[in-house]
Amino acid sequence: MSEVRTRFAPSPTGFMHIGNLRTGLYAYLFAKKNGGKFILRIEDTDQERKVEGAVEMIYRTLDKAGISYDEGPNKDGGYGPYVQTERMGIYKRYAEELVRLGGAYYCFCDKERLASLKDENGVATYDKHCRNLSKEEVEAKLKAGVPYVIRQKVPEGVVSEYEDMVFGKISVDSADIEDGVLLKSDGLPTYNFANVVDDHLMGITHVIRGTEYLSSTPKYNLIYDAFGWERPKYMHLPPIMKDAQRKLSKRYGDANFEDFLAKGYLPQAIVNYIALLGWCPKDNREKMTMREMIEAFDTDGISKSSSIFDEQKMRWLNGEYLKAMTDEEFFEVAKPYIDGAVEGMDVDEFELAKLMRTRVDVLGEISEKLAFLKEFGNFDANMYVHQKMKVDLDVAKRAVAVALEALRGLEDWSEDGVKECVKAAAEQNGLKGGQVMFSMRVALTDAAVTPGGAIEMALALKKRESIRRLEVSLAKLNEQ
RNA sequence: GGCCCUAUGGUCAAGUGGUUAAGACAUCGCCCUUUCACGGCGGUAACCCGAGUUCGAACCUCGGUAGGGUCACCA
Repeated sequence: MSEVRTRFAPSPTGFMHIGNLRTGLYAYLFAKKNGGKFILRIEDTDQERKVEGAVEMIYRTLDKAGISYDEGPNKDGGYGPYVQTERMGIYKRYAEELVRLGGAYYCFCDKERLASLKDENGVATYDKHCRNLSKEEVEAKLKAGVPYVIRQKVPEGVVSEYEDMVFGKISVDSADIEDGVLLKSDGLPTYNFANVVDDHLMGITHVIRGTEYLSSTPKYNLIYDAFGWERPKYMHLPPIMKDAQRKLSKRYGDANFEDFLAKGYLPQAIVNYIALLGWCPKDNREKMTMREMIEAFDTDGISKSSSIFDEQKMRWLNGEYLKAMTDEEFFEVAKPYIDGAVEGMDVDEFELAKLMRTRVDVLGEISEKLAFLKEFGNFDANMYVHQKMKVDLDVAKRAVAVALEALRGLEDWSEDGVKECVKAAAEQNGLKGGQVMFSMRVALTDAAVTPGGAIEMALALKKRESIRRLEVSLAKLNEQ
């Protein structure tokens, strides 16, 4: 058994949406699971659709996603070049070779003739007009410089079949397979021919790609056969959908990796989520590291039907990653977002990070969750009235006064320090701890809902600002 | 239209002839609690339809239906 070699062959025509990324991920997981090599090949033959910077984006995405390739454009493994435009010379040679082997033929039909072949559905099927041209006729036309293409000579009366690793047996009658163009009149290969040649030359053992190739694979297998090459194994992957009818689309920038990063998703959470879209490990685990995914990856856990991308579930998973972090780890990734939210304020950012960790699913939510910090000043007496907390205006006045009084002289502005201080003061004044805590929290923030309670708010705001706010709120309360 | 493929709750999914048809997200309720979250407990909710095979079918077969893919000198 030779070494497993898989490849990911994206074209640099825009964003990388998670469907593309997932295809690459599975090819990577499969290769690593089997101790093989994962190869990156850039398919940039479509110069028309080429997008500036897209190649760099592919490298960046793979890197952030934690998918590292063993061979690729800047990592030669002896099978290069790995950029298709740098391989242009070879395809014509192979096409001509295939003509010699009887698996292809020259075709001189012009566009007009081809267009006339359309049926009532507007679908044109080539009528094999040039398939049986004599050697002399071909020579003559070639010599006369008549433009030509090279077409695949699909054998007649056979059934081409193969065993797909996820879909099982796929078979197509050769009568349903057209003699497709392999080499265009400009001498360049069609995408699929280039693919076959490249995959063979690069020693790809397992071709992993989307289902759009499921039914045309028998046709390409016929090319391998005609060359006398060994056919690779195939793993076709069902599409990821935007909704029940539509696939995720690159053109509309759907669900693209970098957008999610910008929203504050962790790359490993995105990768983890997309691995689960269409694949389920034997033990049904959901949160997994790359290493665990490699370990658990197996072909029969891959589903045959398409799945709809659900950002809500990805958010949840991302939240799980966030919650699993230590406060220090979280602070590191959250810092930029917190900085933006508290600009110009003297607050304890680490304390705020601690509060945010269990309260956001994606980092981008931080600024809205922290917006209340700057909104102090919207005093509303109604916020102090809370039946369940047994707090009304009178209780609130006393509670805030008691808290303020006690906190003024407090040296130890720590969680324990503030807590003990407030609790003791409450007790001494015949108030329940909850009554003081609740009133104090509102007095500190002027907000009905805050991420965290009185103690957390006091720590985040630090002593000076806390005292100031309590004074302001108490004064307003006493005006009521 | 021809050919290929698919079909379990709203979503992701387990399930491979005998199950009270898992689990997760979402949703709803309760508990915990200094508001909010976190956490804990519980609820609602599914085998596309019709025939067959079988003692027995979500699972096997056939036929419908619905959806997707593909039929380019695009990639």
